Amino acid sequence: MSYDHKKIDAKWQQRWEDARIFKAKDGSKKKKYYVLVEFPYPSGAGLHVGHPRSYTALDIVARKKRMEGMNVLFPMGWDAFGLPAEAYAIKTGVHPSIVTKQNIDTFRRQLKAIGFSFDWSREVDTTDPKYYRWTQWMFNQFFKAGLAYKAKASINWCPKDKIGLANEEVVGGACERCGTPVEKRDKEQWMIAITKYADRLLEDLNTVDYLPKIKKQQEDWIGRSEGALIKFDEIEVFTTRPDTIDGVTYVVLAPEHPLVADSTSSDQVKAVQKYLAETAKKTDIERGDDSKEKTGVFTGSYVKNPYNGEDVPVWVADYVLAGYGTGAVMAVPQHDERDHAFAEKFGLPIEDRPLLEVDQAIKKSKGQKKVNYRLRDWVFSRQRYWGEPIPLVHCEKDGWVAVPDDQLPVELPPVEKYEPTDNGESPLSAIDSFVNTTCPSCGGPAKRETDTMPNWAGSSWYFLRYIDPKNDKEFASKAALKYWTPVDLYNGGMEHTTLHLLYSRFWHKFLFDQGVVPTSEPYARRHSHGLIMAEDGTKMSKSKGNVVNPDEVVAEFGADTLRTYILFMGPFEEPVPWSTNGLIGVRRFLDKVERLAEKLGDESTEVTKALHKTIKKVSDDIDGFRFNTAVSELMKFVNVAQEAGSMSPDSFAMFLTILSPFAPHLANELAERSTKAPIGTFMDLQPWPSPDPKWLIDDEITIVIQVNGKLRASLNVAADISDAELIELAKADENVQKHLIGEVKKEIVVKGKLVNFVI
RNA sequence: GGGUAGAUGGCGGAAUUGGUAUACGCGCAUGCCUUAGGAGCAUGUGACUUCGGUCAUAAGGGUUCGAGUCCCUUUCUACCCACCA
Repeated sequence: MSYDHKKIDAKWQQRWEDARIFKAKDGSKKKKYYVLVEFPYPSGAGLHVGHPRSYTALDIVARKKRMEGMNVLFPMGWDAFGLPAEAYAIKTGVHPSIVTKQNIDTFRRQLKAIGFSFDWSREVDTTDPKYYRWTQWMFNQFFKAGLAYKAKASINWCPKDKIGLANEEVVGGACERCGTPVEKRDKEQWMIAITKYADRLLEDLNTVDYLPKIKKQQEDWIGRSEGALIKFDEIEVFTTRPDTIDGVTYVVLAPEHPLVADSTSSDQVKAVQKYLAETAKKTDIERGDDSKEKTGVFTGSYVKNPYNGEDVPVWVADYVLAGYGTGAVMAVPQHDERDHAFAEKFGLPIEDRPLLEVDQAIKKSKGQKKVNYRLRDWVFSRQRYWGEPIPLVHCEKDGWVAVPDDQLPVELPPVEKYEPTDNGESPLSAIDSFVNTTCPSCGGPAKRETDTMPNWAGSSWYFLRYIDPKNDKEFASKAALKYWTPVDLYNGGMEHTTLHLLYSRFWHKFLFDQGVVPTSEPYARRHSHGLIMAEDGTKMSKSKGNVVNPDEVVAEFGADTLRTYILFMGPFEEPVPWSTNGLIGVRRFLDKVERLAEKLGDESTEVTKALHKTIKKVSDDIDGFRFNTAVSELMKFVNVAQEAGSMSPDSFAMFLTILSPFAPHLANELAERSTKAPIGTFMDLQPWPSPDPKWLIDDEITIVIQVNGKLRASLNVAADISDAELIELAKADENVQKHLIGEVKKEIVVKGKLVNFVI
């Protein structure tokens, strides 16, 4: 290991900061480019080696775009509300804001040590009252528009965290955070009507450039299906297969369906009640377990099939979901596997009726066409302390009233205990001075809402605040929004596709409808990165003690080695195992570059050609997110230059320019040291080079000669050789001749590539 | 159970339109050098081989002059969704 990375890293990080070269300019005439990475939750564990994967990749894009002459906004901030800080507060009594501040300081120091070109002057923190003032303001816009409503909802309740969860936060029937099986519980919750935007969230995917798998996942999550609503007497069902209605042999209600009691005949009351009690005890995991046998109970009543007038029995079964469609289905055992399994178990008839024509079946059944979505409304309440207070007041006379704009933010009051109360209410409910207030509308006594927002709230719009972070009149000025939105490139984890990414698209569309943002989509292009695994291929986790700390890597090998290795290790979108040996290999490469700087002088055509090819490939690869092959291309060039013995100072300067986004500290240092090379103060202020086309053309090329598709020779020939000449040359080759036994049936020539003789 | 993406040397991976499979890096081997280092340099490194070649991209089949790449069947892995009517 030769170069002194500690000295060089610190020197250039200081210079960048002093010269403020990464500051995005407001009101610039230049074309803008907004590069965004998902801002981290500043956990107590510090930065994980997985964080820099996303940041490094987009740092490279940001640096390249700057060098291409664009006004780049590449900001960073903190998504700092959340359970871990609160859990720590419960344990230690230390206010979450204190821990959060310490964690943010650690994260900032760690990120700076890796040399990212963030514009630190625009840092935002979702827990800062100056920030969440606007989160609350936006919530009030939802409320005033009638999209935020309070509803008694059967919610997912985590008995360990004592917190209600959105459907989206339940993973496999268990709490996403702690893995505890989720129970059902009825609770008054603030909901936001994201389902009203389902169609637009779906359709507008056509207007954005997301990775196909991201689009697909959002489409499936929104889950549009076309079908019909049909009434079997008073029971309305949703079906996607109205053409099968002639084969209906029974109707099923979800256990939570409001008509269950009315449909139950007196002799079946006991059986039905017993069944309802059993299902209420089941967790979602048990109910959702496909391998278990279906259960259900007959209500004792019958309804009429509106198509053919037949009486069919009404059953209650938990394989029907209360939250989807109408919570009731018409069962067609002949055409549906689940219905078939249920019918077989309970001895219900499986009729054999022909399929109908869809429109006629709906018409004759007096049904109506209906589009249904899988997406549910967003449960927005949390009974927690460390979140934005929902800025509403309840007045006995006027009902729910929004806190006026000039009284925002509603700040979190100090509390003594951070635990949710035993009845599941937020700890804020125990603070009388917070709860008791006056009604903004009538001035009479009123009580504040004590629920707080989920941490998806602050992250739904943070990219707008970066645009104008110090504004205290608006969340961002109209002019600044017009210039900077939409985000041109956004990268984040696949796990946020149906959470944060969907929420923030919805949130943004709502703001667009309110006329306060200029675009209907927040992000023009979205990419995602794969997880970095431990060396043994398992997930890195604190409990296994296999987490790689970027601080240690930077201290031992330097920031440039970490950055370059993280991109070299594998395709950006795929999960890759960490390898310390791979890291050492990258460090060797950077050391080679340093040695190259000492051997500037004459240059062979071979080196010039290689350089221009490298410029082309590296440029294309960065644009296409193929960072791993970009690094290998840089390595190949260094091998060529090293073998040649020397290269010209001009060429070396060009090479350093394209190396600089990957290894900015070393590239800047070597540029400064090689005084012969014509480079100014900062690499980032240099123009990105374009390859000279004349060096990209080869005048001699290698042609592969095959006989019956098998490689027999390879010839170096002039690039402009004619087919006839080439065939003649090929046939003259000794080894080819040996295999050309018998009649040549066909001669295939692929220009610039190969000749194949078929015999 | 469904969807999506995959399966290439000892390892991470490359192969842009169907056209030299294994680039680049790691590891390993031999040698050189040496202010003995996680150094540097050189050479080699898919398997088998009678040294002519032959066989190799999860397994099997197909299309083609030619298949890692396209098609079919099967197996396995990862992620996401999981009774969505």
